[in-house]
Amino acid sequence: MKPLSHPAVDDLTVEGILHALSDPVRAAIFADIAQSACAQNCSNFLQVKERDIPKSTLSQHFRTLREAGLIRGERQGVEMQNTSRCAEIDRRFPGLIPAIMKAHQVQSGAKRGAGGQGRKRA
Amino acid sequence: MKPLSHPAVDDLTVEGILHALSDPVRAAIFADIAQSACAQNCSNFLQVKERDIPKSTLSQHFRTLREAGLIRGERQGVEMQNTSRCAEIDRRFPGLIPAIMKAHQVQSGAKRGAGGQGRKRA
DNA sequence: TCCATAGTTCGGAACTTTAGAACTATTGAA
DNA sequence: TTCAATAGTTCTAAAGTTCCGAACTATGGA
Repeated sequence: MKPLSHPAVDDLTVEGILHALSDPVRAAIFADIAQSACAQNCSNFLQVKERDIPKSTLSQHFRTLREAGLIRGERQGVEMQNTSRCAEIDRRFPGLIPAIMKAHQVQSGAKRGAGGQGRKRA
Repeated sequence: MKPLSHPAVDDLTVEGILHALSDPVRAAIFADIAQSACAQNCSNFLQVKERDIPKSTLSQHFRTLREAGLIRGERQGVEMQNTSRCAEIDRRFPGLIPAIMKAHQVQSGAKRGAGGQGRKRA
């Protein structure tokens, strides 16, 4: 099989990272991978944020995240295990990923009203 | 004349901000506006980073930055004065803009050799 | 071997971006 | 007031990107 190339940390670009995280589906996927202790496979995300994402689209999103250097994907048997590259990125662009993740949290927190855990209404 | 609408700070989205800054031309324009004490007009950017940008394209880039809430544009006579909305944004998404600007500096600093001080000359 | 599962690639439709041409708004001079 | 110049916007078509169903590839198990 093809061994799934990942860019070196010195080749990462801010544009690539921002572009990858400027899509809400990718941002949600990345947040989930970054926050979970163990690796995540793609199929765990077929319903991201109450939407059904076709798997060809998901595959493209994972590719975008990989090519931006945000995640590392490794095949384990029939599935792909994805882990975040936060620590590496943070060495090159200190504080960038945490600031973006925190902003996404502020935004989703603000949307569902302080205190309550209401459903998002588009 | 049309008074050029700007989104309220509470309506800004992280996606919009990241998308706006994921284009190198817009990132350069925004960095220049954010770093300069006085307002900047569009024509100052007809050559951004050694490239000649057609003015219709520039106008679209300014519109994207305005609609993402990153800059405020106000007509002063025949030209448009642009100022950054960093302070406002920082109240809603603390640290986001500084982290992105710093990452852009790391990237351009790394590109031109470790000694430099990040800002492109010329 | 064949089948099921997980993910990728292909290709066309839908959407976005780019940039030249035409346009609008403002200023200043005649 | 009219004309010309300057600054920026809007129009529109071509180029580029993204989305998603269908077909495909890779792995593991019966």
